[in-house]
Amino acid sequence: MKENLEKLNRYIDLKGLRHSTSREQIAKVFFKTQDHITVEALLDEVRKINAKIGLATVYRTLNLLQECGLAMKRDFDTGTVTFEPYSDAHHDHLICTNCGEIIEFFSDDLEKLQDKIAKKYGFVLTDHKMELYGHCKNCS
Amino acid sequence: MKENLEKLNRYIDLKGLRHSTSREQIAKVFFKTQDHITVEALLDEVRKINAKIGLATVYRTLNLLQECGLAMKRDFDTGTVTFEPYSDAHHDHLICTNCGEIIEFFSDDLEKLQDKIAKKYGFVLTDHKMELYGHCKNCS
DNA sequence: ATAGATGATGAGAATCACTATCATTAATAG
DNA sequence: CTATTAATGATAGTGATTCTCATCATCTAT
Ligand SMILES: [Mn+2]
Ligand SMILES: [Mn+2]
Ligand SMILES: [Zn+2]
Ligand SMILES: [Zn+2]
Repeated sequence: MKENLEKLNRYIDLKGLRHSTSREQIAKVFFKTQDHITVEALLDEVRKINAKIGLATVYRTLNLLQECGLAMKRDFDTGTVTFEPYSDAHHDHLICTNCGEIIEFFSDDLEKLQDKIAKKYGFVLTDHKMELYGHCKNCS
Repeated sequence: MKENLEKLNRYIDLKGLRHSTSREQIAKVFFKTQDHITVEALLDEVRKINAKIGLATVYRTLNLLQECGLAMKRDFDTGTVTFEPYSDAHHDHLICTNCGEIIEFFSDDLEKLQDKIAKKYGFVLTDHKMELYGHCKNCS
């Protein structure tokens, strides 16, 4: 959270951007959020702090945060995309197509296997997306 | 190709739908396409056969094809979604973020590992999405 | 601290992909 | 062949995101 803000500010300096209050308010609220949040939901949260903030600025800030690796866009085929704070701790997702539950996981074996596959085809990996869809314990 | 059309016709009968020419023309062109095609590109192709076909019908047909497992929607973060014919032979993708090349692959190890992960969290899998982003042989 | 330059903002228009509507056309059952 | 009604194509509508632009706020250099 504190580190996230610092990283953002470093990026802002690096790019010669300005330190605006709206942007910082949005970023702070976003970093505090727990799981995957929609843009509308984030706007609602932010407006509890500052009612004047506009939707466009939320989008602009999320795009900036993505650029510097502090936000990750997620599209789980639920009809609405979400964002989550991202601090270089990669993880993948299990998604219940019945109740919508989302479980985050990390598998070292999976990461290794990916590298192996990439190598086979001469690829150098920069990122990946792994989404497992099915029914959770409750729903099956 | 022939099997695909037959499967589609069986599905149409099953659902009590009608056998329309537009739909069949669209499906035929789609099944003939090689790689991942955009909706606009598919419409262009289809109109070479039948200039009167509308965009909505292409969407309707693609949705129907998805329903019966004959088409798969793909969103590789390139800005435009694509579709590909799909005949129960699952595969995943390597995507070059530089030149856009897409390599399809299938890994038995990967499928097994997914089941293992799912089991760990009590999930029963129905589907999954694995996209590896990076730079291809040429671009790196 | 002040003033000037310009980046950032918020409101709303514009765009893009996709879906809904609806009058017309065409497939099917009798 | 006719009646029924699903399917079509044109287009309006929708939702998400970006763009435009006048105004505001931040930063830099006095
Ligand atoms: Mn997550
Ligand atoms: Mn493919
Ligand atoms: Zn569930
Ligand atoms: Zn490449």
